Amino acid sequence: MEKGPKISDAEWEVMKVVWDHAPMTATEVLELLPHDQWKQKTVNTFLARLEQKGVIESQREGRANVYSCLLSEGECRRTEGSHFLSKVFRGKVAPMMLHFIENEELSDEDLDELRAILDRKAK
Amino acid sequence: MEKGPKISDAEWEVMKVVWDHAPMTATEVLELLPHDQWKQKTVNTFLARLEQKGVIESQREGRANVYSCLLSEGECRRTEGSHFLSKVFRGKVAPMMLHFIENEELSDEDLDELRAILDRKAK
DNA sequence: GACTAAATACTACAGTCGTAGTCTGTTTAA
DNA sequence: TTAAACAGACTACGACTGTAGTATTTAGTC
Repeated sequence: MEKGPKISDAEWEVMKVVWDHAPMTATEVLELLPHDQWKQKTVNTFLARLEQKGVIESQREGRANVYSCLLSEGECRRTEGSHFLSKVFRGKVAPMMLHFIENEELSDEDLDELRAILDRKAK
Repeated sequence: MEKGPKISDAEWEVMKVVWDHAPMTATEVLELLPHDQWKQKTVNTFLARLEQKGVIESQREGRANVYSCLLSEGECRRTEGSHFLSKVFRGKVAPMMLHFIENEELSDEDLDELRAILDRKAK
């Protein structure tokens, strides 16, 4: 089980854009983030740090760096998810699931979908 | 919806002990943590920070501080859980649940329990 | 009361995070 | 060809984290 790198809160926001649209430049990343909240230099810093961490890589194309993913969103979710599970719910899955069912808004469709998944799983 | 304070990874480890055994002293907290991994001074620092953050409070008793909780584990789980959900799963509950069902070990009893909860919820 | 042992209070310090600014080199417009 | 613009590289800096060390206060002990 290869431990992935730690991705901070703000880095996750940047990565969501990159995962959805890579390969892309730093300028394009900024355009797809909430405009009044991010500055170009800040985005650049995060992209550089994410490259250091091995989450993305860059290739020079003309005057700009073009970034691509090295780790998928799913891989990062696995790392982050199991960390969260052990930290906040002491590694116990069922209580965690119960917590979310009780505390977050779940539509009837969500509930149906989950039941279907559980049924398939139980078989 | 009052946003709770940020509790760091190591602080969560300390809080698990406090939630399970408070009211208690710093010395008692150390005794209930993995011995070779924690130093008394480190534990003291975290307790002080947690008090600053308003997660616990202390009363002097003799020469020791006795700590009690101000925020419950459940309250902190709610804060941390919704933060995690929006950060890692873009606020979408069903995909998150699916992720854990697919990626974490769930016993047959866990599955049964979850199904029962969903049924009650769906009513 | 003076000293010791225990516990707290205060201080430290390097690494990460959020948030950019400055310096440099390259592309393009005049 | 010269200067303006833009993109990247390097630097900054205070807050938060993990991990303690040092200084000080306090409770018993002789």
